Amino acid sequence: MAEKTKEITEEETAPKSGLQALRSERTRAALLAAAEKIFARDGFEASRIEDIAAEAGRSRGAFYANFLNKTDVFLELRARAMQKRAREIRMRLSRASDEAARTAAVNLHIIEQICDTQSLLLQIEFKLFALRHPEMLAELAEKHLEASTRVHEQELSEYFSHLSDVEPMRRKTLAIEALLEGFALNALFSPQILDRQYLETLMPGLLGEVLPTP
Amino acid sequence: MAEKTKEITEEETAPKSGLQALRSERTRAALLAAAEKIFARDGFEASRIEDIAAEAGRSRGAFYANFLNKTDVFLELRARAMQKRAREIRMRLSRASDEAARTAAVNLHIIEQICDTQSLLLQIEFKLFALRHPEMLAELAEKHLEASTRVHEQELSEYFSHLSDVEPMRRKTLAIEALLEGFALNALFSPQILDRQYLETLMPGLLGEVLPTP
Amino acid sequence: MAEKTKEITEEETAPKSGLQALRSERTRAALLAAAEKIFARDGFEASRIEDIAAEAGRSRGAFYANFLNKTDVFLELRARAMQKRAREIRMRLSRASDEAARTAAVNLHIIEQICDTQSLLLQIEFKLFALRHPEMLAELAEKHLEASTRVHEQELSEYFSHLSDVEPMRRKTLAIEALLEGFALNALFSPQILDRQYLETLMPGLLGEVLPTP
Amino acid sequence: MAEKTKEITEEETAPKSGLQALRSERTRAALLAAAEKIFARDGFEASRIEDIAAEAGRSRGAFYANFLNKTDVFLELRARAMQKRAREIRMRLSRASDEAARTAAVNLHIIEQICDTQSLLLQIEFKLFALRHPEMLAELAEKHLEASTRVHEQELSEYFSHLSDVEPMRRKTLAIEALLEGFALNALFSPQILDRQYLETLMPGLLGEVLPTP
DNA sequence: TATGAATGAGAGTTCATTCAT
DNA sequence: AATGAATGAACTCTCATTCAT
Repeated sequence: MAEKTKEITEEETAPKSGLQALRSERTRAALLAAAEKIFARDGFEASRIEDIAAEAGRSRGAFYANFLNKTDVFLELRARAMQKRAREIRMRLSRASDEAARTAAVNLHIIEQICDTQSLLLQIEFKLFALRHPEMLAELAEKHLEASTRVHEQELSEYFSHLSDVEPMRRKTLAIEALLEGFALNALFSPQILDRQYLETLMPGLLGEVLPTP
Repeated sequence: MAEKTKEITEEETAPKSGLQALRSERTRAALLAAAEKIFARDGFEASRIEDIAAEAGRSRGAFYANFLNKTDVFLELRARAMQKRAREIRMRLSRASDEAARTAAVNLHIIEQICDTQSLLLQIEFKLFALRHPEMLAELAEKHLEASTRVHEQELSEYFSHLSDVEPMRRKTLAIEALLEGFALNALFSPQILDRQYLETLMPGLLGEVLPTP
Repeated sequence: MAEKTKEITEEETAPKSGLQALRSERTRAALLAAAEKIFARDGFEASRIEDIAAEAGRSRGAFYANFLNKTDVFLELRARAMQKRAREIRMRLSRASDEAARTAAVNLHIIEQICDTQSLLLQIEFKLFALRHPEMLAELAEKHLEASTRVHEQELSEYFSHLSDVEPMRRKTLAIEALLEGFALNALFSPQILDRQYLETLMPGLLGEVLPTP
Repeated sequence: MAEKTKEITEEETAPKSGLQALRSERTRAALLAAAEKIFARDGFEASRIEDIAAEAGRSRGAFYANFLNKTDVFLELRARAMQKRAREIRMRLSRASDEAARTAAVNLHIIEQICDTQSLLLQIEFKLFALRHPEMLAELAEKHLEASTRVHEQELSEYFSHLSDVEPMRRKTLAIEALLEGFALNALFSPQILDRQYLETLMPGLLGEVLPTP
């Protein structure tokens, strides 16, 4: 999927004004933003291409000029969400001066994620989608994990001497995702019971069980 | 969906021949079993009434004679699953002689749940469904929690002296569901990474964080 | 295609009233008749399922309950047309007493075909369709020829002693189809030029070139 | 389709740089060649403007700058094919010294046509198209016949003394087209049955029935 | 109660055509 | 003249649900 990326405008053809490319980029961005909104509101399955296009102020045709299908945008959005997450933690770690600051940065990163419930909900739907499409499962899981742990593998390890192996890293990452997803889902499902305060009380201990505290 | 509440025409119930009632009950049971199987295989959204009816060896008409719609069976199945769970733990507790045995029973109960990934997946879908239907959310959440904690409220408290309040009980129940759902989803998503052994290592500590260990 | 034929109502199930089966048969017949009309009017490619359904006074859903897709009805109609043709010639031959009468019957058969221009037009479209779908071509051609020559192979040969081999028979059949199709197309294309009278003058000689005149 | 007649803006033709005109002409030629190829491969209906443009190495826009629509190119291509055919036979006749040579030239001309099955297929599609657009039928038929017989009318008659009237000429032309189209279609449909050898055996006699053999 | 034919809204998708550049 | 992004109508097909039996 998503092989149909914009062909980079070769210089040997007409000047092409650059304005078209801009217009194109805007449309794509508008569609992605709209898709994110609609997916968050209606869920992946129930979302309609028409609604996404309308939300972006474009036509269904514009959608299909930019994406292969609903799955394609969904996966692209997921990938972008992961990239954004990676960028954030990377920036935070680079600003932290000592190991204590770095640990705090990681904790903050996790805490903030649990607040972004919409995104976690979509992540749950993404994983359900993968489970319901066994032929894609392995590839999607690998891509997801790769994106999800890249930051850890490449950068965490240089900050935290006791975090070195990749496999344990992936395990920890997935375990934390499990925690975040499970609590996000249930916090939305029953906000009065699983309230913010209780979560704040509970999470540190749970995270401590997963993350090594040297 | 399913805004119409089931209007059970009670006055017509009396004169039925007993044999008809049996036949009817069998159809209903067959459809429920079939629905459970199809839901587990395809997920709620992707499941087709036709497939459920066929799996039960009945027709679409039989389905609609017994249920209001797809949502209706789904919710009924969820309710039954909860009842079954309650029955199990109740039986186990009644057999346990001392507090240690009872604690062991509870732990076993939780452990067995995490193995029933299909059911947990459906529980996730159920909660997502509730979130996507805000007008039903409160009612569904209340029903679910009520069913989920009934056993705890009514019975656990008489076995475990330190478990008394209802609110904390509901919190703990939901927190454990969050753990189970999160790990079930991710264990299915990436079985090589989140393998059984790692789960077995991790879960006791996580559960310990949620459950009070007096 | 067309594997989805009506399942024969088994006796072990409910009485099923026979009325449903009748209704079903009527719908199917209505759709076939409608399809024939629409195909003749608009051509295969330009025909819309919706128009066929509307012409039959049914819904699109009814169409898809009875046929796999547009191609499916088209091929079924072609097959029926061939069967009808076979029935006609068979009846005529059985009524003819001597070889002269039989030859006259065959000639009449051919002459009448050229008048059924709508059917010949559809036959042209059918062959174009086959040519544009190479993966089906061999099968479609074989089926068509088989149907087209069955009558000849099985029955003509017993009436006409000099018509014996199958291969020459198929050749003659196709050659006559070529003549009929070519002239039907052009007679419709330019009726003033290729008028009925000219055709009647020309055809006997052309047919004589193809058919052996012992 | 194509109801709008091409409004060739003649007043703008003057000042163009000559180089532009050449470039323009090249584009048009490239598009025509591409269209011919794509039409032959996919058929008129199934051919996509995008494929034609891509085959020509141009854009959809270039296509619409040069042609009104798909029908427009199709008709233009047909017209060109007819012109080419006329040119060929004209040249051949001019080279033939006596009536025998001329007859041979005509026969060769016909024989060569039957080999150009792709072109004949398109001619069939053209005629079907005309039949499906009754409002254009008369005009298209007249144009086609005019082009198809021009050579005959204007030139054959001066070579063959016994060919004089126009009406019979048009009849013969159409009759031969009927033969060629019918056999081309069926030879492609079932090449094993209607093989080259059989055609070569059959055609002379058939042509003899249509053409006067003085 | 149960059947299954029929409905019909609506999904995803394609593509001839338009239009700002 | 040429580009190609965008339009939007039209298509095929699916499926939850209804309804005559």
